Amino acid sequence: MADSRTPRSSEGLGSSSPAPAVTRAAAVLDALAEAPSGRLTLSDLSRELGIPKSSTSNLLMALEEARLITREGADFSLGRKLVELGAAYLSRLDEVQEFYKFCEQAPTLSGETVRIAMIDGDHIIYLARYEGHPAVRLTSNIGDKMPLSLSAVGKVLLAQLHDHDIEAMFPDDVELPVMTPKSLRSAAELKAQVAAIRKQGYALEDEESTLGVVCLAVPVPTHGAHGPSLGLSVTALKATFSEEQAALMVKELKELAHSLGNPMG
Amino acid sequence: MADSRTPRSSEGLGSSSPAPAVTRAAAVLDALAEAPSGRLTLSDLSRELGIPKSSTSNLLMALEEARLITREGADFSLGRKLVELGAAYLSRLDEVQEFYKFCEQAPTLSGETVRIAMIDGDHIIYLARYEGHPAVRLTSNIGDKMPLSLSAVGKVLLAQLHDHDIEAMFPDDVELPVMTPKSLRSAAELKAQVAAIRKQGYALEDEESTLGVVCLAVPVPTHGAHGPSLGLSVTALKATFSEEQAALMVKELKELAHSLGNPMG
DNA sequence: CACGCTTGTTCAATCCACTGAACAACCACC
DNA sequence: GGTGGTTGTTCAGTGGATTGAACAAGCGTG
Repeated sequence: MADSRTPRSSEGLGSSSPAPAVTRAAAVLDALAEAPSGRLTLSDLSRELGIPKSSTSNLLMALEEARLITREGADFSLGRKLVELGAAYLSRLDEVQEFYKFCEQAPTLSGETVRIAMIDGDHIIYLARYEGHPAVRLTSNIGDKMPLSLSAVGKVLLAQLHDHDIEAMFPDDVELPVMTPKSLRSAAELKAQVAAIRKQGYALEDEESTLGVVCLAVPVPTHGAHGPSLGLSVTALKATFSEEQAALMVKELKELAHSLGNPMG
Repeated sequence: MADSRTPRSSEGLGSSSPAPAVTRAAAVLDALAEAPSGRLTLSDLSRELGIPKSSTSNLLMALEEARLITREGADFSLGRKLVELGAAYLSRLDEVQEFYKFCEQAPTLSGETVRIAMIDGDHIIYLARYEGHPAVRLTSNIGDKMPLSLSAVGKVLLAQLHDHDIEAMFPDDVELPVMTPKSLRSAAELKAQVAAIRKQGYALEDEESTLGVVCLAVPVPTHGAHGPSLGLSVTALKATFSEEQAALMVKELKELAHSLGNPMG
């Protein structure tokens, strides 16, 4: 590691936050979350974020006192309080509770792997997972992120946005992340799919993120302000995937989406 | 609640953090997490935390920019990034991954509801849940907290601590939280149980948090520094709970605990 | 409608958190 | 042991974040 890791900031004062210490503290949390090992030393952080060591030390002490991070010898890592806070966020989403109930009772979905996700910047983030099918256990977990272009939920949520927003996120010469030979390569492909999704009302992901696995997704209608867009998806093995089954799943997903979108039931 | 909510701080400079803005930002997150509705306005926060409105405004703007909180009109609530960060924390715990694998293959446990928890101040916090028994779905979720004295895991983790630490947390005249008629009432009762747990190597919670539900728990041996103590528990309905079954469960829990405590396998 | 009481945002003066350099402790290598 | 590179901590000066008061906008109530 001669030239070490890429310092991400170096713009530093570009934003000029009204409370720089907080912004930097958040950057520390991000850095720890993205670090492969999950552990960084004071110097690592200072270097990577371009913050003087002395200031970094102060930040870390404050973060540790708040239990947002943990110190173990010279290494810092994320703290348990983050799990609490994340859980507090999720527990407030009534949609998640109803999601579980619905899945258990749905004729087809109750035997499948169903997930609910939310758009989060240029990614989606999984909020909950129902597993009626213990045979197929997903590697993805609650809180995991996926690029929009690589998941059925991502595409279906993208299709909900206005065209100019999509254009801003995916200019024609953008390079899309690729995970399998079937992953979408160009913005044009993506936009064509978006158009199709808008017509048919659901999205299909056909081995674009994992070979052998297909995914169907529908959007949850956002009745007014409330919050950011939610999406639902079913995951299945391509081998055991039929047209009729897909139709059933989409039908039930849409029912669930409708009941999530109209809270009274 | 005529006199409204209790302003929690008012000690203010007691701690004198090296980065007050960060400490206060953390307090904001805590307040939002504990607020019953999950939403507070700028003035609410300013009042409750004893921070001037103008400063609170700055904090909130910085927190919002970091997506640690979300603004909806005048209301602020926790942000999605917290789910990411919490998930990042959990994904680093190898124990959680192994926990799932083990549960699936264990003869008895694979059909039960098993959880792994961690001590967190004067509470426990649930890190993961395996549900082999869809009939009995727990209301508790990942990230939820429970008082030490009210859960089997809590008691078993308490038993791992030194006596003087226990004494500090539970002086003789302490008032324990009560959730059912069978909840422990006095520190003396709790300490008697701790002694018993140390002898037998596992803890039993007999309808102390929920009527009709029993819980068994064992500690995960912490091989040296690593991290805070972990505990495992099985939850069952009292109605369908037998001595022989309990013995089997404790045996498998101990196997799991052992394999978690000795990472190589 | 005017009133009282909220709310959140603006702005200049002050104070304190941030910084940089100097420090001590450590490790690896020769 | 000496030496060059680390590491994290300490501390006094200073520049910018914090703040209080003043502002504007909203909302019930009589």
